[in-house]
Parts: sequence; C-alpha cells; structure tokens
Amino acid sequence: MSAEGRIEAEAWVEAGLHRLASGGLEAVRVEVLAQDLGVTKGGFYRRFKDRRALLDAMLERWAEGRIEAIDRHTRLDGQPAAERLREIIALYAKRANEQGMAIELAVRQWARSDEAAAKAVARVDARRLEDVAELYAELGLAPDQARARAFLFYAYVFGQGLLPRAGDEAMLKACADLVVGG
Amino acid sequence: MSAEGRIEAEAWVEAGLHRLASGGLEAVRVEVLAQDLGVTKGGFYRRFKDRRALLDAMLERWAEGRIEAIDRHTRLDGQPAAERLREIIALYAKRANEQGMAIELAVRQWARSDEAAAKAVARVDARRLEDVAELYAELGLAPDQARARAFLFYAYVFGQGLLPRAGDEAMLKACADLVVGG
DNA sequence: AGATTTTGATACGCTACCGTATCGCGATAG
DNA sequence: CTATCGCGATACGGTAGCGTATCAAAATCT
Repeated sequence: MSAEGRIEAEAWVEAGLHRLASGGLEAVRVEVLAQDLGVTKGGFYRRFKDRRALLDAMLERWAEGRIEAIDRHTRLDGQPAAERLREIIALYAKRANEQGMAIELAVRQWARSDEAAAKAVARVDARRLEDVAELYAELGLAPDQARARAFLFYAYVFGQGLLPRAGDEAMLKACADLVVGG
Repeated sequence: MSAEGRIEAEAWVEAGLHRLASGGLEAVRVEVLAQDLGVTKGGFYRRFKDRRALLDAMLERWAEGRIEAIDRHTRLDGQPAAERLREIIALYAKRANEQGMAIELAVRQWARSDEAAAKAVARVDARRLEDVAELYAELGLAPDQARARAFLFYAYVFGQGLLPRAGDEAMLKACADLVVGG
C-alpha cells in the first residue's frame, strides 16, 4: 500500500519531468499533469504538500538518475578510457535521447533562479566532472589538465545540445575527436 | 514625439530583457514590468498589441544586437584571428557580462518551445558560425574543418555559461587554448 | 459482514495576470 | 483662449492555476 502510494507519486514525478522536457518549468502545472494522467488534482495534494514538493521530488529523481548513469558509464565498462568518453558524448548527442537533453537543459535553466535546482545541478556536476576527469587522467593527463579537459568536455556536451543541430554527422564526429583526443 | 514613443517602447523591451535574464521567460509579465518602470500597464497596450508583441520585439532587439556584436568583433579588428577568437570567448566568460549570458541562455531555452524564438536564434547562430568559421579559415583550416571548429567554439562558449563556474581562472585559460589552438 | 481508512472527484475561494474600456489631464494646434 | 488629441491611471471582466474542504465509493482491516 505504501508501495502503491510511492508508485503513484512516481507517476506524478514522471509526468512532471515529461512536461518539463517539452515545455520548460512553466509547463509543469498541477492541473495539467492531472489531465495528462487522466485524473483530477484531487489525488495530487494527498501525495504532495504542494507544487513545490513535486518540483523537489523531480529534482531528486533527476539527480539520482544522472549520478547513477554517469557511474555506470565510467566505472562498469571494460573499454579503454577514450572509448568510454566517446560513448558518453554519443549518448548525449543522439537523437534517441532528445528528451534527456531537454530535461538536462531545462533543469540547468531552472537552476539559474532556484536554489534547490542549483544544488541538484551542483551535486550532479561535481560527480560528473570528477568521473570524467578520472578518465582523462587514465589517458595520461596531469590532474589539473584532466580537470580542465573534463570541464571542456561537459561544456561541449551541453553546449552542443544548445546549438541548432546542423545534422552534420561528420562535423559532430570531428568535434568529438577534438574533445576526446585534442 | 514618435521618437519619444519609440523610446518608450524601447524601455518596455529593455525591462523585459532584464526580467528575462533574471527570472526566465515566465518572469516577463506585463504588470510586473509596469511596476519595474514605475507606471501602470495602461500605457503598455497603447504601444504593444499584447504580451506576445513585446516578446517578439525583445527577440528582434536581441537578434539585432547579437549580430551587430559579432560583426564588430570579427570584422573591425586589426588583430590576428586567434586573438579575436580569444576575445570573443573572454567576452562571454567574463563576469561582467553575466546578464548577457543569462539572456542568451534564456532565449535558447525559450527557442526550444517557441517558433519565433527559434527563428531568431537560428538567424543569429547562422551569422555567428559563419563569422567564426571564417576566423578559423584565416588560421589555415579547410572549410569544413573550420565549420566544425566554429561549432565546437560556440558549443564551448555557451556550455561554459551553463556549467557552475568553478571560478578557476587557469582552467578557463586552458580550455580557451584548446578551443582556439587545439 | 461491518468498521475504518484511503482515495480521488467535485466544489470553492483566492490570487496573478491578461486584455479592454473609460476618463481626466496635459500638451498641442487652431 | 479653446478645442483636440495622446497618454497613462483606474476600473472591469475573464481565465488559469493554486490549495482546501468535503464526500462517496473502494479498499483494507477485524
């Protein structure tokens, strides 16, 4: 029962992230999500204190998922470091993950004017930079060089999502080469 | 008098961009801007058909300004290409231009779910990529290599604005070296 | 089955905005 | 000096969205 309750709360969070991806933070409206889920908002306020509580839950879930994902990609793989870096880039550039990128960017924009969002982003970024810097270290770079490269790496990854994709596959490949190997 | 009218309209646009920078699109509210300007919204609807008209004017002004700025930086300078690239990077990374970066990112986020904003961004980006690619061409790169480098350049510039600035000056310098010279 | 709790639908009140209409005032024209 | 016109303040009506209260049905417990 508390399990079912949690599952249902999760559905609201899911719907919220979906709306966040497609329309930004201002599209995350309690009554709209209710419609998306085919219910009324009656049940919402039973599980969440208010809209803000949902937003916090969304942040929490997003941060959790991101950290889990980056750990999976950096640690569990047997491949060489350069290959793993390339995989991460591809993961974000892929059209398959359009929604993931949309959420990523929306959360970051949100973080510019919200303390809680900023904290979530900071937490995720710290881990990401740390893990990717380690990969660069494996390629033989000194610690602070590795850190700088990790910064460039993520700046590119997110910046690339921000730019109108020219769709030029070769160009993306060239950029990946520069970022990984340069 | 029509000049005064235009100037006043400009004030609304200015106020709108300011709000956009600090709180995102959802903070751009007619009545809030009126308060910012110390007037009531009475005058607003005399100059703008509706809120949307203001948003369009903001986009127009932003795009105009950006194109003018990039042309100024790439064309008018007598310095070598690498130096000009470095200047552009510094311009966006500087804490002085925090507001400019905030507007830039807010507009791009906005463009993800608004046709007019997307068009403005596309227009600006086309010019930017063109101009920066030309700088890389001056450095001796082949046309499509130059294009790829320009893409990386802007991905880094905006991505860097998206990341929590570690404040590490040396790191930013290292990244700029890689992007310009790599 | 009967009692109790959980659940989500309905119905409110409230606030923030949007856009419109009106009106008085100051500037400008005749 | 008077008539006109542009401007911005005020006042309205309408909508969207938040959060609360209530209630009947469904699920759960005893």
